[in-house]
Amino acid sequence: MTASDIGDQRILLIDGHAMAFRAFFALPADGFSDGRGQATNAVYGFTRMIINVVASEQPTHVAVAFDLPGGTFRDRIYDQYKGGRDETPAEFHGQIDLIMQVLDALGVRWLTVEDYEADDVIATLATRTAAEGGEALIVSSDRDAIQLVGENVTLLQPIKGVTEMRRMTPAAVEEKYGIPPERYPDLAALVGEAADNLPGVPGVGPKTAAKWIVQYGDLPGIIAHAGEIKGKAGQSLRDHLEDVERNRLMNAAVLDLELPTDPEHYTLGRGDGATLNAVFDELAFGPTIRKDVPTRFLAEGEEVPAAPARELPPLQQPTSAELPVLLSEAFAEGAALATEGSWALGQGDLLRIALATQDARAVITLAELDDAAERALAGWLADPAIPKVAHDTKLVGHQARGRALRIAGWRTDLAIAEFLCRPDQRPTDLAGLAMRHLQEDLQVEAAAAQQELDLGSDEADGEQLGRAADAVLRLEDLLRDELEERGATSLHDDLELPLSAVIGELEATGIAVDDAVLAGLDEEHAARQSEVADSAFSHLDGDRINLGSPKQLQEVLYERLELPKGRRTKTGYSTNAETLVDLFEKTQHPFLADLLAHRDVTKMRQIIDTLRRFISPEGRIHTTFHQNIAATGRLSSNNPNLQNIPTRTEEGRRIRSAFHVSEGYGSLMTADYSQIEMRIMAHLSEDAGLIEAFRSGEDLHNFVASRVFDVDPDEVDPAMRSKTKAVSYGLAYGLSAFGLARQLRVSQAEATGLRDGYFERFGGVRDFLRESVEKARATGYTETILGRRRYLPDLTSDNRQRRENAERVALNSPIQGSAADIIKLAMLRVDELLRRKELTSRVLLQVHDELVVDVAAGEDQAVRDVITEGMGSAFELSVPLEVGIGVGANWLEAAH
DNA sequence: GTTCTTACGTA
DNA sequence: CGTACGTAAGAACA
Repeated sequence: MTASDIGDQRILLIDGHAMAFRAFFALPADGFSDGRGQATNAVYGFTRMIINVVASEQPTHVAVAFDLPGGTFRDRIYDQYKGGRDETPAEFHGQIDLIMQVLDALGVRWLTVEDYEADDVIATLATRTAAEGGEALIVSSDRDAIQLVGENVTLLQPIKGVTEMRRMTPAAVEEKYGIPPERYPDLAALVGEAADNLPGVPGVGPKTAAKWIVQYGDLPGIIAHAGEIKGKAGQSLRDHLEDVERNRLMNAAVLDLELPTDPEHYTLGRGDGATLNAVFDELAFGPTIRKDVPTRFLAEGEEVPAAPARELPPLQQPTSAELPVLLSEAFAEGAALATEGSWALGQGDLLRIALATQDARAVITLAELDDAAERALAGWLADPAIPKVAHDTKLVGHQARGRALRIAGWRTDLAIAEFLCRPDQRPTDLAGLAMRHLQEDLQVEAAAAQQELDLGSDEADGEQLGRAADAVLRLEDLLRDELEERGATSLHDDLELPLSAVIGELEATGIAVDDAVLAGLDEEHAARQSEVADSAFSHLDGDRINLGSPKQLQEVLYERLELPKGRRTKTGYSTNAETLVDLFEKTQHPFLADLLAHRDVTKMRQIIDTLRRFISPEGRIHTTFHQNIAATGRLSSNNPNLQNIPTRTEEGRRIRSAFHVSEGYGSLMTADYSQIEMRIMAHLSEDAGLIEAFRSGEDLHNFVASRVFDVDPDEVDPAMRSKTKAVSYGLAYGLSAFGLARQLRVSQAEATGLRDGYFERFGGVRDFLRESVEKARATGYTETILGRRRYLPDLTSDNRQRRENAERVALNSPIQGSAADIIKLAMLRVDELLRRKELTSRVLLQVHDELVVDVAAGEDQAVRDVITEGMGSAFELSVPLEVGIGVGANWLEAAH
C-alpha cells in the first residue's frame, strides 16, 4: 500500500443499528416477511440503503459498525444514559443478525467493539482516514456524528426513511447551527439530547447555545464566564453546570479504538454472487433488489446474482391499427387495468391505460390513437360483458369521464376488497397494497413495490404501468380468496362495487352552490367577529391576544383572570366550549361570553371559507366520498366534507341555504331515515318493548320514557324525554354511567338509576348488548345485518383501557354499520328505480341517514315514490323503516 | 416543512 | 370515562 493509494481512499462508514432501526420504522413490518414469519423490513430497508449509497457515492472501502447489547463505558459514567427508551419491538429482533449475513455476502466488513458504541468505531475510522489524506463518508442519524464533519469527512443524515439523505459538510453544519462542526458537542451539551436521556440547560435551545459559543469561543470559555451571563438563561446555566459538563463528557467521540488498521481490510469488492443469491432467497427478496446490487461489491469475475423472475408477458404498445385486433383477441375475456391520469373538480383525464392478463400486456397511450382505435377502446371499456379489475375503479371511472369514456363490467375493486378484509387498516395506494400482499414468487416483489409501482415516475416506456396492471391482476387472485374466506364476496360484488359506480356519478355531478349567498353570510359574520373580538379584548385591558390559541387562552383564563381551573387536557387545562360554559355559569365573567361568541362566528367563517374555495367555475361543489375509510362501513366525505354542514344552530343552518337546486331542475329534496339506529337496535335485540314502541307509531323517546319512569305517555315531561333519549343513544355507544352523568349534568347515582330503570323495562336490549360483545370476543369480530365484519383483537387484551375501548366499539359497530348497510342498499335501489322509470332526477349527496336529491320539474311525486320505496324497503327489519321527506329550493328549505 | 394537539362541525 | 368521521389553526418538532 503506497501513500497515493491511501490518498485515493474513500471510505463509507455506516451506523448499523441506527440505520436498521430507521428502516424498521420506515417500512411496514407486516409487508415484509421471509414467508416463515420472520419480519424482514429492517433488513430490506438497510440493504436498499447500502446499495443506493454505494451506487451513488462510489466508495472504495466500506465498514458498518454495530452496537453490542449490554452497556458501554458511558453507562458507568452516567447510569441514566439512554434511559427511558421504549423497548425494542418484537419484530425487530433477529433482523440485525440477518443484516450481518447480508453484509458478509456483500463482502462488507462489519465491526463491534466491546464497551464502545458504533459511533466510536466510526469516529476512529473517519479521523484516521482523514488524517491519512483519504476521504470518509458517514451515514448516521446520530447527532453525535456532526462533530466529525470536516474537510475530508462528510456526514449523510437520513431525512425521511433510509433513502433520502442530507449532505452535511462543514459549511452545511455552520449554516444550520451557526457554529463549526467541532463545536457541535459544546452546543449539544448545553441543549441536551433527549434520545440519550441527557437533559440540557432548561430554557436554552440551539439558538442561545450557538450565540454563547460564538461569544465565548467554546464550552470552557462559556463556563469560565458563566457568572457574567445575564437573564433567565444565564441563571439556568449556572444551575445546571454539572449536567452540561457531564453531557460534554458523554458526547465526546472516542478516536483511538484499536481496530484493524490496514485499509485493505475494508476494501470493497469481495462479495460472492452465489452466496448473495442464497441469502436473498432465504429472505424472500425479489429480483429487483438483486438487479440493483452494484458490481463494485463483487469480486472480480463474480456475476451479479441472477433474478429468478417470473416471465412477464411481453409489453405491447399497439398502434392504432393494431389496437382493435388486440382488444378483440388478447383482451376479449377482460383484463386488469392500471391507468395514468387525473381527476380534479370534475375535470378528469385519462392519459395512458395498461391492460394485463396472464398471457398478454399492453400499454395504450390515448393521445396517439386515431378515431377508429379510440372507438374500439371505448367499446371495449363500455362492454359490461368484458370483466375488468382495477385498484380504484371509481377513480379510473373519473379519469375516463374526462375523455367522454365510460366503463362497465367492473369485476373487482382492489381497494374495496382490501377494505372489506381489513376495515381498520389505513388505505394504501397500489404500491402499498402490493407491499402488503405480494411475496417472492411475484414479479413485483413486496419490498420494491414502493419504487417499482410509483406511477408518478416519468419513465416513458410504459413498463411501470404495465407492471402495475400485472400487479392488479395478481392481487385480485389473492384478494378474491380472502373475500371468500371472510364471507365478504357478496358485500363486494353486490353492494360496494355497484355502489362505487353510483357514488362516482354523485361526485361527478356535484351540487350547485351559490357563492353570493356564502359571501353575504361571510360579510355579516366578519362584522360580528370584529365586534365580539373588540369586546373580548376590552375585558383584557385591550390586550389583543390570539383568541384562537389554546395556549394563550390558558394563560389568560387561568393565570391572569385567575378563573377556577376545570378539565385537563394532555398538555394543560381545557379551553373547550363545554369548559367555558361551565366557567361562565360559575363566574359570569363577560370575557367568556365574548370568547364563546367569537369561537362560534370564527367557526362559521372558516366553514364558509372552506366551502367557497371548492366551488367550481360552473358553480358546483364536487366532494369525494370514500368507501374505505370508516371502519363501520359508513361513507366519509372530503374536499370538502359535505357531511358536516351545520344544522344545529339557526346561524349555522343558513349555510345550507347556499346549496340549491340545479339549473333546469325543479327543487331539492331531502329524505332521511327516522331513528334508524334505534330501529336496528330493536331489530337486533328483538326486545318486545322496543319493537312495540316502533310499531305503535308513537314518538319513540316519549314511549320509552313512559315505560322507564312508569307514567302515562301524556305525562312524560321534556326532562324525562331528553334523559331517556340520552340513555337510548348512549347505550349504542357503550356509554358509562360516568359519561351519562356528565352529559346530562346529573349525579352519577341518578345516571346509574336511569340506566338500570331502562334495562329493567327493556331487558332484551341489555341481553343483546351483553351477548353481542361476548360473541365478538369469541369469534374475534362483530357483524352487521349484511355480514360486514369488523375485527377487534383488543377484546381479549390484558390492557383494560384497550379492552374496554374495544368493547364499546363492539357495541356500536353492528348498529352504526347496519345503518350504513341499509342506506347503501337504498342508494342502489333508488338509483335503479330512477333509471327504470327514466327519471332525470338524481341523487346528489349522502349524509349517513339522509339523501339529497335534485328533483326535475314535474317529477316530484315520482321521486317521492322512488325514495319511499327505495329507502323504505331497502331492508326488512322487524320494525318499519320510516322516511321523512322535505322539498324546497335549497337545502335549508328542504328540511322538514 | 412536517407532525401533533386542540377544538368543533356532522350522523 | 360515548361511536364514526374531516378540517383548520396553533404549537411543537426537525
